[in-house]
Amino acid sequence: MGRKPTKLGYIANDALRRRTFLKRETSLLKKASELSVLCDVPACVLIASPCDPNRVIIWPSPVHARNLIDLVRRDWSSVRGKRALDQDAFLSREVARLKDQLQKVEREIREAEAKVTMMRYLRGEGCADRLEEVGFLVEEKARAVAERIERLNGLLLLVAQVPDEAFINQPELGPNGASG
Amino acid sequence: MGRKPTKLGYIANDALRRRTFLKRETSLLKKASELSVLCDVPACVLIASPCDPNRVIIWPSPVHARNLIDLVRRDWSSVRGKRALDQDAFLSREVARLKDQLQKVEREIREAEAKVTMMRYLRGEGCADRLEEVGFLVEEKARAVAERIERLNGLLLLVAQVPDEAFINQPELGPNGASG
DNA sequence: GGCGCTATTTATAAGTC
DNA sequence: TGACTTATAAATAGCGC
Repeated sequence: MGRKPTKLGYIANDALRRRTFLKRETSLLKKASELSVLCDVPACVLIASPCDPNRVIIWPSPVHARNLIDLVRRDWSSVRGKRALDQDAFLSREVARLKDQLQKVEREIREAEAKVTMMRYLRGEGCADRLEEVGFLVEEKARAVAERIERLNGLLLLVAQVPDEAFINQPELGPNGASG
Repeated sequence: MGRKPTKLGYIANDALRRRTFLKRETSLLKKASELSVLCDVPACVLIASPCDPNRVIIWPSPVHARNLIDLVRRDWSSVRGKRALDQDAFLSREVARLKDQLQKVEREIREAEAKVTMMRYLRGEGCADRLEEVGFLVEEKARAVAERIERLNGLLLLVAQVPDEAFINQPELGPNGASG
């Protein structure tokens, strides 16, 4: 939200990253607060301190956070991951839906391509001044779509990051886990 | 952000509150995700499920949350629990597949773009009356594709944010509800 | 009654000092 | 460099199907 569309990626510049962190941290907590108030649901945000790996930013307060965290613990110990499995199942369904959407997009594109090809056949039959005009319009559309795809790729990176195992430092999870 | 300035207070109307919760939960998690990516800091959001007091919405995933929670809990006591990474690994592969499909779509679009460019090349050679008509069709297709992609955008965000599936399928908001 | 749309408000990337 | 300002992107409240 600003002078340029948000590009999703690590901000290498230190000063810029720091500034962005402060701004976004603030508004993130504000949003969490609003959600809590508007819907009357307990919420908690934990952020690893960017400067001290052993510190965690806890919102709204360690005491409040504890209630939720205890709830999470109970969830873990009682259902033993079943809940998580449910979540993953949901994710899988979403992924399946995404695939469907992609198929549709591909079909649309093929049809568009077919139309363009048809135009090629018409080239010997006469021509209107409009051709260039219309062609340009289509070209712009295609370019816009290409840009969308580019952004999509960024989002997919986001998605891919969720299961990032590099972030997981749990020695206890090793026995027959997925890591090679 | 909307037709009226946000008034901070409990939303008594059930349907409205539910809707607001979903919208804001989504964007809150998205914001958290962005902060994580942009600044490369682990972050975690916990939200008590509005419909089930014993459930907690955990973002980005129980596994990731644990790292932060464990860090926090070091101040309180020790805890253990485990979760298989298999599901995450599976999702990782699914995401990779999705990425591949996207690449494909991208290629298709580039090809279509090339065809359009060719169209422009034909401008001096002759044209049929139907040409304008067909060109319009192509434009419409392109527009449709752009819209599909837009939709995909939203879906991907959904996936990235791992919304709480339990709440999404809830007909009722729960014990907090007040009629109005 | 959930879903998508649109008018507006909010968040923020840059720019300024 | 950090506090303010500005130009824009993003979020979203209320509405219609």
